[in-house]
Amino acid sequence: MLSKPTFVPVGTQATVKSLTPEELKEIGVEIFFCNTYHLYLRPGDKAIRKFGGLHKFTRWDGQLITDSGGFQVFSLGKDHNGAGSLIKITEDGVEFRSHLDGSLHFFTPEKSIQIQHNLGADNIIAFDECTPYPATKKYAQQALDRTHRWALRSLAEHKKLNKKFGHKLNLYGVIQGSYYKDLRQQSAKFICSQDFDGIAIGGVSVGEPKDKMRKAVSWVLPYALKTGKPIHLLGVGEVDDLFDFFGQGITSMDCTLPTRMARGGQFLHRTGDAKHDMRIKFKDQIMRQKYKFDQTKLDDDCQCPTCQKYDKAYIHHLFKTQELLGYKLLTVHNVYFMIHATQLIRDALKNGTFEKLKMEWLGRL
RNA sequence: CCAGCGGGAGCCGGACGGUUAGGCGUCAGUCUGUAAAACUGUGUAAAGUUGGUUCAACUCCAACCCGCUGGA
Repeated sequence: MLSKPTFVPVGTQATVKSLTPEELKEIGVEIFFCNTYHLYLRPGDKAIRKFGGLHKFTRWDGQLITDSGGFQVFSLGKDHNGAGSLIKITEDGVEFRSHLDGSLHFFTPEKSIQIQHNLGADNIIAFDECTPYPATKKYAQQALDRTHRWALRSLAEHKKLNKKFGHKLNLYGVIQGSYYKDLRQQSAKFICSQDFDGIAIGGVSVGEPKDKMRKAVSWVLPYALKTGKPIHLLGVGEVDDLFDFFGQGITSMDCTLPTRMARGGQFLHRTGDAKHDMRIKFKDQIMRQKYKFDQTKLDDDCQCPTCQKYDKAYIHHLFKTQELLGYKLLTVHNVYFMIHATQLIRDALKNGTFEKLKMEWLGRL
């Protein structure tokens, strides 16, 4: 079981880009997120099974969670630069066209669960459709009903495989329902009434305004909390989200942002303007000219391995010259920043000082 | 001294008698279950100088200036 709350960095292709498992450990990562669709394509779930599962393959002895491919129903479904949709949804499942070579693949709930059991993460996710935003109510309802049917099929397949392989994987059911209160509640009731090991909230952070996202989570949270099961918020993880959602009892959330931002030269911090101006969202760009001669740390108070040794001027130079070390140093820093903030929240929740902490960081409750 | 080639925004640079070249860089912005070390936006260059031809020249002509290469 995960400590509560936990931030989950994303390592789609069985690696948190640019970091070794040792480095993940060093900065306090307990678990990271891998992707079923990507690993199914390369190297193949059967290959990973042959290697003894994801843990042995990656040499990561912490926990892992895999996504079901449900998010790709969303992301591959979008027109990417007019490239056209790469998926087709039917009642039975989703036809994917590989983004690598265009080859056709068909995912059913059963297939997704089989792949995930082959990959062998500790936690797996039911096959769902991450509904695009905005969606008409009619479509949202249809997608939701289908996702519920898929949830039951995922659950049945999961139980079968847990028994067959002697696995003890945890399966998360996913709440959808787009931005309609009744649909969200309907979904929450349904998913929470089933025999899942954990509850996941999906279909958020898909382009909607943030206040809507908070509202949608608040609609379903009471149902999820009542189950006493772990609650994972899928695909959410800006700094303020940590406070907004962990504060309400969410167990874990995953997000690509800290690692992806790092590769674009953006680093998380809480110094200077960040303390007073929420518009900058705790982030800044290391490639700015003003950092060329800046020999200070990325963040005044940061204790991460990067900030222990390196200053902005050096990292600025690494990014300007596109040196690989730059990506690693900022990724270490950003992931640490999220883990550390989560740790502060953990302690504050325990000590009853959460509101004070949140006020300090966000300037609001 | 002669010959050839070249002279365009920070850099590179295609085309062309009249339309926004383009790339890189710069600067700004974006990213929330990773098709992402990505993406978007960002400059009214008056094109070596001076004339000429033309309705119209960066594009044609002349002279001059500068650079590179070769030759005497």
